[in-house]
Amino acid sequence: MMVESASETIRSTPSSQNGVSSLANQTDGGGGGGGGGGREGGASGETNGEMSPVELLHFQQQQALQVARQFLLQQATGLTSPSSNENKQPAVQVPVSVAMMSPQMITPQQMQQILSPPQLQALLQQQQAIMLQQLQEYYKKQQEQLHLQLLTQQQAGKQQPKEPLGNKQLAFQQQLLQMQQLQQQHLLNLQRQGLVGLQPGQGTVPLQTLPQAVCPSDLQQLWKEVTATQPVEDSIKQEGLDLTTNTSNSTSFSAAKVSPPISHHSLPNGQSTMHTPRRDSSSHEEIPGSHPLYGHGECKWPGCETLCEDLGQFVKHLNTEHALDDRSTAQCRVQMQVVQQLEIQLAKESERLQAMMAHLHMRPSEPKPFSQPLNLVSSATLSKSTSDTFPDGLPHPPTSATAPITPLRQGPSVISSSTLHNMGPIRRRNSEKFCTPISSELAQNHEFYKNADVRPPFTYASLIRQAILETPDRQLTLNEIYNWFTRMFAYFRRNTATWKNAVRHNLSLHKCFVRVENVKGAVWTVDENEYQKRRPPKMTGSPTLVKNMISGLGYGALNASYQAALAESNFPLLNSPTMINTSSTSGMLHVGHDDVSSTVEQVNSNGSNSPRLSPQQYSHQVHVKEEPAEAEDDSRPVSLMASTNQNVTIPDDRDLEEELPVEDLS
DNA sequence: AACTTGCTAAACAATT
DNA sequence: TAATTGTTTAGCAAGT
Repeated sequence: MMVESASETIRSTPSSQNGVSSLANQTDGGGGGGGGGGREGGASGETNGEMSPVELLHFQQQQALQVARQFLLQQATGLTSPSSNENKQPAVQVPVSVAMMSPQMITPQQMQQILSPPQLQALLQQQQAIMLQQLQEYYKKQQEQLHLQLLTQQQAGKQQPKEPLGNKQLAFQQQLLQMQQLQQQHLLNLQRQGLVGLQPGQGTVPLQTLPQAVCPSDLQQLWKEVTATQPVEDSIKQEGLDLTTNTSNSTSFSAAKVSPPISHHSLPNGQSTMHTPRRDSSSHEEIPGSHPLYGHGECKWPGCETLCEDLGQFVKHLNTEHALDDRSTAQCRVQMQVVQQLEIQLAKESERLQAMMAHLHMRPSEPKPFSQPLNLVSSATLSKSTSDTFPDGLPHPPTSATAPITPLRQGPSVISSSTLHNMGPIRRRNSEKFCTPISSELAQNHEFYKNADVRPPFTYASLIRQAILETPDRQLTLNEIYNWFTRMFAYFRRNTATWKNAVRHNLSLHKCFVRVENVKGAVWTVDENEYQKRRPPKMTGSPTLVKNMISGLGYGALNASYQAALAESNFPLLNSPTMINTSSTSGMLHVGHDDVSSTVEQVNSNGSNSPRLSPQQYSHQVHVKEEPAEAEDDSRPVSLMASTNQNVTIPDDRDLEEELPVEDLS
């Protein structure tokens, strides 16, 4: 100890650099390496959307015609049109004779003569709404079909070798994705045309009046046409890849429309480009000299980070490197998924929050339809399941200064609890402390961590353990652990030297990781006892503990009995395997009973039936290093969690009940 | 203030 | 020989 030579402080060596490349080799496999530039088809992509002015005109005429037909039909059937809410002029009394004519007989010219431009306009909108509705239905059906197919494939393929099945699934999923994209694109287009406010259900025209059967090819055509009607500059500028921003409008999360702007712009690298909440419906290029994918002098395309001196250079870069090709499209899809995931997550969490608050008779600070990151919870003590998954939580980079998206005027500054785990060396202990079952957290946010460059709020030790426990035989080689990290977390696809070192360090350092010589080298296993042992550092009386926990979670305002009630009320939930997402609460519980070390044995005895999340205990891996296996007889009763892991088992609430001052509730 | 925990960096040995 | 794997020491930050 105290070796002076070591006093030489750490300087940030560029060591991390070399690691990156090596990792890239491992993960990327090099398969896609060369393919990227293949067709470099920026131009070809645009030709798709191109439409000569003549065609455009023609299309518009057709549309107007259709609309007018519709209108006539309505007139004939006595329906009123809501969208043209004020037909001051009794809306051109259409001669009944005309109305009765078979619509097909009316030429566009006639139609234009019959109807005034405003009427045409209104009708057009109405018609579009109808189209939208139909399209949605069609898409929905298609999606269902695909899902069905996928499902049957999965079922059928259960016994089959993985490969072919995987391919098929992939194909289906691709199909599905394409479908979704198409849908989103279309929705967006319609919205751009001023239909934003028009909800599908609003079309008054009975569907029956429209040709019911819309075949896919028609749709394709329709879609093309509709696309063509949008401002040309728009369609070109967007390079047909505007998927990222409209994800929020996707039907899979239709509720998102209600939600406050989540501002997806900053998603890619998290460099917080979110200045102020902005509207998605408007075009990106609000600021002439900026681009949502460009900031801080670098390209914000996911995984790119290419430095560009100015916007011009960036645009050039964008057009060359991120043109419309397979790769970009794939990345886009990934990004879409990230966004979707986040939105879904947000919705879930918000809902849960509301329910919780309702249950606790706490009034939400504001009756907001969708919460912003709730601020009940001071960022410091927040158990991450709420904080982390509350993305504002988009990978916010260190620049914590950038305000969280929402102004949120009341309450403690949210100051982006999310930024917490995002910044450099964060102390993740908080989250660790609450022992969020990492497995549940991961299960919940798997996609998120996988795609978003966010540092996972877990310690290396817990991650390593998770990696090991996830495998069937509960053992991994070092390299496999590496691979797990990179596979599961986008964050660990960078700075490999650093975190790999940390992984090795942790493996060596913690007694809970046991190295076992195997036929094909050494593998690492987890000694669950040891792992659990190291957790409860020195907790004191449980009641106070729980109290602290609760207050730490931001419920400090609650009085003791309330707290007890809260704690208790969690148990039933926790026992339900479906409550995966109660990470924070279960965390509380876990710690709570961690310190109740007296009743351990019971837990031990039946701990084997831990819920799905908890890989069973591994007592048999007891090839302890050279460590004297004193663990057993240690005065400390092998920590309650001994055999299960943190996931709750019935005895727990018994324990807690004993310890908690639960007197006055009920 | 002392202690603990976790992260990062780094040196070094052993193994592949 | 180089790369990987494993061990150890050290300093720092944050939490207890």
